[in-house]
Amino acid sequence: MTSSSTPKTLVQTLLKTPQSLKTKSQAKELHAQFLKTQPHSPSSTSILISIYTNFNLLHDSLFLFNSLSSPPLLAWKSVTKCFANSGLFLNSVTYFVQMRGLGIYPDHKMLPFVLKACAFIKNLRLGESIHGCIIRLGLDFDLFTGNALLNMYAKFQNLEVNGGHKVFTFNMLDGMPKGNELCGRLAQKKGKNVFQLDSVRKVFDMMPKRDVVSWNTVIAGNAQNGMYEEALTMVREMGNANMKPDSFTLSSVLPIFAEYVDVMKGKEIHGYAIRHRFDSDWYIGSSLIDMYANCSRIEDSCRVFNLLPQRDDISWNSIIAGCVQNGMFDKGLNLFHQMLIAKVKPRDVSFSSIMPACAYLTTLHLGKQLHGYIIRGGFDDNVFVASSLVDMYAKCGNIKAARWIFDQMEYHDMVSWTAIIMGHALHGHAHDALFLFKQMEMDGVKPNYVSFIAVFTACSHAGLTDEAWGHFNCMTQNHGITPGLEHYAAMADLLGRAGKLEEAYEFISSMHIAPTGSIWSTLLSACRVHKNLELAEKVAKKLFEVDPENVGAYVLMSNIYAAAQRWKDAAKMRISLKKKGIRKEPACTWIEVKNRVHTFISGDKSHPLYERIYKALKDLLEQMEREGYIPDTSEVSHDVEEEQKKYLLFSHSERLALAFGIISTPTGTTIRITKNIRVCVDCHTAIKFMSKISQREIIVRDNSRFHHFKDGKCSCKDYW
DNA sequence: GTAGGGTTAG
Repeated sequence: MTSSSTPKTLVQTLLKTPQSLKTKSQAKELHAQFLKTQPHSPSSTSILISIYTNFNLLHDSLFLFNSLSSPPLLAWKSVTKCFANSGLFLNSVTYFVQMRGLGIYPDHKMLPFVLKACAFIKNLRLGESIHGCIIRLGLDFDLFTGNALLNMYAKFQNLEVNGGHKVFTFNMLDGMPKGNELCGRLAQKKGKNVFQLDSVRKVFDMMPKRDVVSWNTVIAGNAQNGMYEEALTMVREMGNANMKPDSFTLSSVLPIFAEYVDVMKGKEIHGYAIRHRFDSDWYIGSSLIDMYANCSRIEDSCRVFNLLPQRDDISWNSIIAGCVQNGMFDKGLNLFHQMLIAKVKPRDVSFSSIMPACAYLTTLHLGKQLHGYIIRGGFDDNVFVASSLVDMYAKCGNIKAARWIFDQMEYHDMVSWTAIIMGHALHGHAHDALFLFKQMEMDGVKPNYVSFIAVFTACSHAGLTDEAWGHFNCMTQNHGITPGLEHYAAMADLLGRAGKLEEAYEFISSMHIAPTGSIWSTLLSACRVHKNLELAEKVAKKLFEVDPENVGAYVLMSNIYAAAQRWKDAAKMRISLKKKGIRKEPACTWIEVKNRVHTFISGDKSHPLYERIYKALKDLLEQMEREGYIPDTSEVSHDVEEEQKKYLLFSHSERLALAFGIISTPTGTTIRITKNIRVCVDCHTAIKFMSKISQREIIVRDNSRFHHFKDGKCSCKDYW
């Protein structure tokens, strides 16, 4: 304020042109001068309030507001807006309701943010009564107010459809709200979403003028509600109305093609975005990454990510989630690390996206590190994060930690229930799993497709065929879930393990969808365990019909023939495998020691400590034999001398990993190892002996479950 | 006044 005029006239000038104030300190200086020079009229005080609220200075504006005995509209409008801009939506609508209670009418500039606040606090009834007020005041023809109404009804529509019971009501006619009443009772009318949809449409149709925001709002509302065709139709109509899709439109459309897994259409949108220079837009960038990732085109996601001129936390999270969902766990972890280096702070979403990588790779040390981060950041009460932690601990062999986290959770959704049920199932705790399933139903949480896979897995590892049938029928009849491949596979596995091979064969043959190679191979491996060569040949025939390239099947058949001493047939299988030029992924086992992963394959001599490992194994073998261990060479699929067979067993990858674990960790430490295929019968016996001799708890994760070995016994009770 | 990413299985 360096003008030559007197402070008093200067203050008066500034109050008339508040937009000339550029900084917060200028606003405060004006306030100081005002106090010295002006009489405190409500209208000039209101102007000062509005100046403060333009800078979002909530406390200063409230201080002035409270000094007024009967604040005029401008004062109400300013603080209401300031509350909304500060995210305090409940305060915002409370002030609005108070103002209305005093008989003061809002203007067209006030209504949009009150409606927005109303959408945020999910108060449908209040929104409707404000709509009534808008109509009475004749403000429904205002473009901005109309757009805000569209947005509000679209948001309510989402709530009704997705949650079913999340919309809060408050009836203004009931009088003034007390305390939290504005966010109070639940509306549970069925079919309300249709009504909301009508409301969006009605407002839209009634609008005398619509701009691109109006179109985008309705399109986004439809898209977020799963009404994809309606959204796409509106995009076309928008063109007919001479309205050009902008970056907002595209970011509603891209997730639709991601959901449809329609990469061609997605690419068309990408092209449009490039031509209109939207491709460097952050929102479009992450939608594109997500779309390509959903269409299994993760390389294209990476390309988009790399070309982004700038990246925000969401672009990082999108690419990380994309990698993890496409099985690129190392790349996902690497990107997570790069994100930290780029000083982008991870958020709840970052953790729930990256955690499955730790779960899959069994990297408990990483999972624990992330868990520490989660606790320090206060993300542990997020249901997504907590569920991913439950899953990670269970998959890394620590079911106790998984259960502890689950029990600590304030509320459980279907996914968290399913994660803990699956956790117990994989650890062979069938009864815990089934009990939890019952509890989940009693809690009123409806099981979905995946929950039933978890239930069948639980039954499978405990041989509970009757329970499984019960749940299978309940799933189809009471829950209306059509059995999918995973359910059939789990049931076939269950029947096969239980030795009900013929029943399994009938079951697979009567499936209402065509059985895949992997379902037949489930039964084939059961035939191997139960040594049923005749059925195995029948199953193999079916299998090769649908999946002639199935590597596992050739190996399985070869092993089945070998076990029956039919070496020629076994060799034939190996030869066909070679002819086809397909190679089986080698069996391997890995173990984490001192935050490093060590991988072993059968007969592996590449480890720097291999001499000590072999010596330890030899010592162990001697003690095992003294305790009564007899090697079971019946499953060695090579036609070699008995001594050679014993050596092959002796150097199986899980034993090497185990011996390495024993020599490189302190006495008494629990050893956790992970195997990419099922642990063999002889190794299972051997590990039981090893757990007793070394006095260690040994937890083995193979490709289908966990085995907890302790004192010479295994948690699977030899049923797996 | 309009917009984006996540957890269970495979």
